[in-house]
Amino acid sequence: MVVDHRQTVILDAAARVLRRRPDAAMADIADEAGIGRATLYRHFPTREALLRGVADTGTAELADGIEAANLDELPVDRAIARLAAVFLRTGAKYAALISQLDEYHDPCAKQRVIKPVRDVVARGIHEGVLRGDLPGDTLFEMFTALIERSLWLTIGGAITPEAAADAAVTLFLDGARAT
Amino acid sequence: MVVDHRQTVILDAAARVLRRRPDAAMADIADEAGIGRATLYRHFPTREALLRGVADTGTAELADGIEAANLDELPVDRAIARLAAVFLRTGAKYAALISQLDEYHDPCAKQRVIKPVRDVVARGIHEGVLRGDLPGDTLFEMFTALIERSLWLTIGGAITPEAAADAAVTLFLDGARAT
Amino acid sequence: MVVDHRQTVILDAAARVLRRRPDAAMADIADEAGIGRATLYRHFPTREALLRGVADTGTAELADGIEAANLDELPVDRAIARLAAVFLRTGAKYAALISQLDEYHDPCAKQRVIKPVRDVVARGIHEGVLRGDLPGDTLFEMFTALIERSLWLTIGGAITPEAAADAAVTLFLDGARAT
Amino acid sequence: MVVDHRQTVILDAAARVLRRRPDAAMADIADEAGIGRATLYRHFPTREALLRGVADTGTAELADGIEAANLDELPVDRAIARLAAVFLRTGAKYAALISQLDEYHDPCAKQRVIKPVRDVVARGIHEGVLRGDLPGDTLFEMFTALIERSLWLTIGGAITPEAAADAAVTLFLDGARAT
DNA sequence: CATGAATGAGGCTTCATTCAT
DNA sequence: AATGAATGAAGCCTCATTCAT
Repeated sequence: MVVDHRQTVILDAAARVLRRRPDAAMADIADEAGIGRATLYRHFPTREALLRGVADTGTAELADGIEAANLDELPVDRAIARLAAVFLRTGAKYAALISQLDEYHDPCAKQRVIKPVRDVVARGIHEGVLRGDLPGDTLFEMFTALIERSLWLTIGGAITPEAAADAAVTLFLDGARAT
Repeated sequence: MVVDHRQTVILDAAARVLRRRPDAAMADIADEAGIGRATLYRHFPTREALLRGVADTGTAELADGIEAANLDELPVDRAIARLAAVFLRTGAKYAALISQLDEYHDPCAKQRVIKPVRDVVARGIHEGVLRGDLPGDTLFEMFTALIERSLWLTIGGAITPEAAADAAVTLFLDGARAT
Repeated sequence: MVVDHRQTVILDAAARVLRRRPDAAMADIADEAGIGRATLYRHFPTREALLRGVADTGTAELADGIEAANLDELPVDRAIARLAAVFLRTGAKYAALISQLDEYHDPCAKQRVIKPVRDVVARGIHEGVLRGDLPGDTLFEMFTALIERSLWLTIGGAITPEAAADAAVTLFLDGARAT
Repeated sequence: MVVDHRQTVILDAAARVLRRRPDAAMADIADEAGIGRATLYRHFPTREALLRGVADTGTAELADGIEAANLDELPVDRAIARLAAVFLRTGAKYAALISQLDEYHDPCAKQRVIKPVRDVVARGIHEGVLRGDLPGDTLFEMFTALIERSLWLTIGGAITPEAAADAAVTLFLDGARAT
């Protein structure tokens, strides 16, 4: 997907507005972007196209961050911590879309985010670092659930991104039981 | 809140429809309940009233289930397992509302659900069963995040409620790291 | 039109409510009468029937008052004063209907009110007591306009019924110019 | 209040429709204006806004007409005749609103219409031209009652505007009694 | 290319009226 | 006869989308 500068402004505005009100109207987004509704439609001919644009941008940023993390070269536990950091750093901007992931994301782009995570989990199980008595899919889901909640806590101001990432990783790896 | 049989039918229908499409129209809910739109409005004079009704019913069912679990008389780890079971058994019906908890739930009724969970977590920390190096609030959030995700996995048919509850509890207590 | 006691209660309630809000709903009228909506419909099968009932009752009361006034036996100016008094005494209860006179009044019953007034005006012109350079119809309209406004001033509490009647009669007969 | 041409068209259509049926629906007004309902809402975001628009326009036209009449430079009786002429010439268009004056008129704009009339009446009493034995307020009410009725007679086609104005003024100043 | 204006579809709600008990 | 429940028609309003300039 190719985006010029105008589109970037629009997508930023959309992400900002949608984070506050996930059902915001096109007019609100146009206003936030400082343009007219019709102009918005020139760039994104449909509400769905716009949402997909936001989602794809967010996904791409995430994927870039993940790729830059070189997960394969890290031990599993550190890879997981790195993932949490990337999500919390990049994700806030596109938090609105997390709950609508399946509706708007380009499946292909989405894989660029999901696959590395799944791979780390699978590697962890394979190497015996992560427990093998729960399906890899389930571990994946639990990990993302913790990350997503951490994201919202961060956005809500309840906690710093660092503390949130730490909590998610600690809990995911070692659980809440005192040792 | 007093509900007669008709209202129960409506609330069930609403919960069913809203679980599929959280922004379903009043007409859809009326159709699902097998009544006319106007009749729906006889029982719930406002969309908000209906949503509150669904939320309150769900919250009340959850709270009843939690109270019946006698958490205080159980060791912390078994109390947590019991909580997960209650949530997964009762929660599916009202899953739609989880993401809108703060908007429609009666704050008082909500406390009947939240407080016991917080109490168990606090007791766990106090007794040294749960780790003390993460704030109780954060542990609470992580636990509910795991439960909520388990709920959705169950609803989506990816996994049985029992497996989902087990995964959430196992992960919450002991984490994903192989021992 | 035959009305039993129940209907009288309803009609009174309707007149009371409609005076405050001319577009009141059937439900409001039923509430004011202390009965259910369905019962209201048993007595007056249609909103229009009810309004006609109120109108006819008011018209009949007015007509009775006018007939009791024996206008024919009075000189024209005193007959006019008498008319004003009757209108202001009886009219307040049904003020709501004045503006909808033509829509709901039984034409026949209405004549029982209108004709005596027209007759007095006509007699006044014929006897040379009222000016003959304005059409009788117009004089009639101007008189009723003054009476109606007096009625509203009375209802609004701006002025006593006696003062209002006096003003209308004085103005109608002698005008506002100082002599 | 600034109105462009489109809005003028809408306001005219609204005044036309409302004169016939004061409770006309927005759809009727939109149809009369030759536009869609949604377009109507573009210009007047609310029914109340539209009604206020009509009321304000009518009030402003009336006020302009009254100001152009230079009432202060005329003797009281001629000022009154001038007022009647202005009302009957301008008022027909906005007759629908007279009965809803208090609900929708901008109080300030309304004063531009009411005050000059009150002033003429007060001046008349002060100069000894109008009778002093009735309160100025009451004289004002009676005058406007006559004018309003004349307006409706005109609209109904019962009488020409000139005859109606003449009747109202004659009756107001000199009354109906033959001299 | 950008924009203000226009619009049809659809949502929420009310109300006069009917039905079953 | 009386009533609570049910309903269809209609009203107000919003919004994604299109059109003309």
